[in-house]
Amino acid sequence: MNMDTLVSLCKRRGFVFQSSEIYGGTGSCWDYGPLGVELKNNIKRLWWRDHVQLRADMVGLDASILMHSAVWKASGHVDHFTDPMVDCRACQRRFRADKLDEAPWIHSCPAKKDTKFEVPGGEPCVHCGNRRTLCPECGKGQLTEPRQFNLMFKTFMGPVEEDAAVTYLRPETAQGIFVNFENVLQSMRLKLPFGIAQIGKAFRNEITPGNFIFRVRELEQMEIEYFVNPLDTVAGRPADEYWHEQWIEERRAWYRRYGIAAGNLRLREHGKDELSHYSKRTVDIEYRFPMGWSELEGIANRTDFDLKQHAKFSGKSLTYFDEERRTHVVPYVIEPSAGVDRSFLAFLADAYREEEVRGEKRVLLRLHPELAPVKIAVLPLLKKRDEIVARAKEIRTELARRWVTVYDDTAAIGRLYRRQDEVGTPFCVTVDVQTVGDPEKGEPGDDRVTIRERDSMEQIRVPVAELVRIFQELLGGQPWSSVVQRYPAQDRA
RNA sequence: GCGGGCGUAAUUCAGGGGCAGAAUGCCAGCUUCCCAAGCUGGACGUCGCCGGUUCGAAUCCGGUCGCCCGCUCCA
Repeated sequence: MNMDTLVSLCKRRGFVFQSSEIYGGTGSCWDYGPLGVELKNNIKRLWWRDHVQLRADMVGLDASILMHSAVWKASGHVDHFTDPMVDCRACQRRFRADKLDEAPWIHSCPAKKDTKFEVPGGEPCVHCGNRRTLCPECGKGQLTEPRQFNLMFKTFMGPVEEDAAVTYLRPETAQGIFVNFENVLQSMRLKLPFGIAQIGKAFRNEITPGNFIFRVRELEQMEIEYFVNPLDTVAGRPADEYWHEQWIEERRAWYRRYGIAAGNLRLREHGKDELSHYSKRTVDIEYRFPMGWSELEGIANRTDFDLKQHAKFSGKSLTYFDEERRTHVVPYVIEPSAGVDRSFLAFLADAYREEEVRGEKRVLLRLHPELAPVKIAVLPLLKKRDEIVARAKEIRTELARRWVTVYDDTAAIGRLYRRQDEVGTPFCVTVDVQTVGDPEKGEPGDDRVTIRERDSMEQIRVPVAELVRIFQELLGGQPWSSVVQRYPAQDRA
């Protein structure tokens, strides 16, 4: 399976379209179609339910994307990647242009017939005005023109650009949590340890976007900032280190719970030289994507860096009063930071299967039922029989009150099943002549329908009146095998 | 950003200065009592975009946008 296959399926079946496609497409932006938005919403809903609603130590937040520009100074983002950079075409090293000629350098001057002489540090050549053009490291590569490097999207708050305050589209949702730490702490009367969760868009001017929705410039994050008391010890370990481990396991288990194969997940410890400026320890959860192992989620121990920075820049006290020790502490924070789009890609890639059935290829998405965009498809076995069509539409309406349910009668039953397989619909309900009865033969209907399961293609025959209860089981976590034995099998041919 | 490859129907692709093609899919009808069945009919294209060469460009040239691969980068 390769990425092109997934991209093609996503477009053909309404999961993901390239942004602004009719204008030739916009690099690194993608739109989620009718089925894509369902899958994406399901990912976010399950994350929120499992990590916020089901836990007593978690609360949620939805901060605005635009924030005071000082936030990004405090966070350290403004000081990174805002400099003019040049690259060496030969050895590919990258330098800050304004730092390049601080030291003296050898110059071959075009204004002096290419004679070579040393230019003192800090100045361009007095004859031609050029700055250093050869790589200071390898000594032979030509340098590119300086380019402004800013990975944050700069924007203007206010209608008149010159008067407006400059700020940035947030490059991570985390800062919205840190600046609201005090608000949440006070309004919710929380005790350490506790976490604040947020799902939202973030924007990064990535140098190299690509690999479909893996690296994009507009992305959606699911982030938790889990605050712990650095003075506490849990199970013989400092609280931050204990909770870091807890969250690594919790998050890995979450991906497993919704169907990602264990062999396609691994943990990767960041090396000391690779740690971010705020991090004491970072562990990535990596997934085996079509293009190789890559980061799905990063779980960092951000220590007290962010709260301290915001306290310093805002002048506000961002501390927690430790009643027991009668002292103020700055909490440490554990940050599980997941990408919605990357999760989407991982769940999709992991679910994709091509099987051979009766000599024909069957494409299916073995999505977990809770992730599947469509839960149930109601299909008439024959569409020329009005009673069958009418009954099927009634059943769809009833089931649609609780689950995403579709009706389709535009092909023969085999094709209808395959269509649903390809978008990952876990269950099909088929209405046949027996269901509604045959007036010509004087046969009454039994008001029973077939339920067909996606992965096994097994079928059972069940009373219509029991459909809701059965799907409550099947879509509420009960395995097919526990339901199938209570009902008679339906022959397939 | 550099190097290479590629943009033709919804999808996968063929065509390579002279009528725009195939398969699959899609739509309608017939048929069919459960796994891409069959038959008949149908719709679908500014050949990515802009410009140039030419009597004539999907085809050649230049630019541009997008995608893929490699390198590089990646809070």
